[in-house]
Amino acid sequence: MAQSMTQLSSTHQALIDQGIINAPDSAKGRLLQAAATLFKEKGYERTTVRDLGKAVGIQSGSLFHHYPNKEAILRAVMEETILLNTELMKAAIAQSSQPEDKVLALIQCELNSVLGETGAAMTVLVYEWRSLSEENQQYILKLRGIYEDLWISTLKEAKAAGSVVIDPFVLRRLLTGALSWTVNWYRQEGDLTIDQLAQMTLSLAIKPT
Amino acid sequence: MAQSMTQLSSTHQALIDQGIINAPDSAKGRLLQAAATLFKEKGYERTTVRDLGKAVGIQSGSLFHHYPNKEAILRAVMEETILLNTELMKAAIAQSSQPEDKVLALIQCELNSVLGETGAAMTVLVYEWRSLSEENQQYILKLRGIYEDLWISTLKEAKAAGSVVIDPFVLRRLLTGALSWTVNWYRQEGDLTIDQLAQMTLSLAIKPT
DNA sequence: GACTACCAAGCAAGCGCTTGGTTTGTAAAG
DNA sequence: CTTTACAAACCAAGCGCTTGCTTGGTAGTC
Repeated sequence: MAQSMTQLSSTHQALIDQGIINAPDSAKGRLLQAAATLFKEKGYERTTVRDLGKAVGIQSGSLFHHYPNKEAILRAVMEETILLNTELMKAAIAQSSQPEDKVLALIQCELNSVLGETGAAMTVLVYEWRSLSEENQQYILKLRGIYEDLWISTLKEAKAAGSVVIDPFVLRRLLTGALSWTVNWYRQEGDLTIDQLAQMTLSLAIKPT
Repeated sequence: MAQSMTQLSSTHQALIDQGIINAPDSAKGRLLQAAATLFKEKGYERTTVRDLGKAVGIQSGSLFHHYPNKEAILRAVMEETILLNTELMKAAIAQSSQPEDKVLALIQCELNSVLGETGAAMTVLVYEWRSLSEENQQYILKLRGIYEDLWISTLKEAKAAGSVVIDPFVLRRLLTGALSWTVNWYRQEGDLTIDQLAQMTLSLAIKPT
């Protein structure tokens, strides 16, 4: 049960141990990782079950031993990434006390989610909405609500402290777009680091007190 | 040849008269409008040619009398909206002299594009990328380049004037995400007007001189 | 000997698109 | 004013292919 390849954060490992998300080196975990990558690159609809099977080295029919249908795979990708990133975000806020530091932590955390290892799954979460049934949309929306509440309450604190001037809900929505869109242009190889980008974004979001 | 339903802007009418884009009340124009709406709501892949046919009241096979294949319809939707909005943007900048006013004009213009009548097509332009062939991606990218140059040169002016502090390219990309994302949450019926939203966005993008 | 994980084969449905033929609009010819 | 000509716009039918998913069976593990 020990991890072999890459070191996972303690938050990530805890969720695996609780059986909430699949370990990345398990059969299901590898499937979800491959699915996230394919769904991001080609989109959910353009990705066939045969593509998915080939990516993990099994027949397409064998997928249905793990998940009842293709949509359940999409849902699992979204579910796991939102659960993980909600926990990561809680941990990030907890380390800061000043509202402005918390906002920076949120921005850094979301950028790392979108541009890092969970990036493919986060992109799928944001852009592959409509491919879920009404039921599953509702379910994922509920999970996202917890995540968004962390943002909103932190931005409200920052507004109370005077460093945010516009409505926190509008600010959050503008930031959601700005940050999730980075996946379409940001390149790790370039000169701009994720931390620099986070700082620049922070400079737009708040005014120094 | 006169317009009947809604009054078009002179910029829009000019492009129609030049034969660059189709009139909204022509057969092709109505098809493209319906296609934009369906592509936005269901995504390109989930929209079938039978859906498209039904939306304009013809048989699915008859679509191929107007366009050689389904992808050509997607391309036409994107092409027309980027051409139109590039012209609208040129007109918007021309009316301002101060860099800050120009930036506001750009933000207003893009918000109106995304949230107004051409909103469906603009959303498709932004989110349905991957469904185009390499060739067509290249073609649309070229048209987008002209549009983006208007933004970049204006933001550079604003930076030279001291009202923009971060790199114009990064700022534009953050704004691209923030503004295009509005389609996922902004509602005309609410209390927030588009102009108010534009002002709020401007307050993030520039610092008052 | 039950259980998990898989394969090989294929089915029913839906897809984009083609085909051959019919209607409709337009405009010159009688 | 009618007739003829012709192209553009459309229909009805369906073809070939891909899709998500099912089925019946097999290899390895506890």
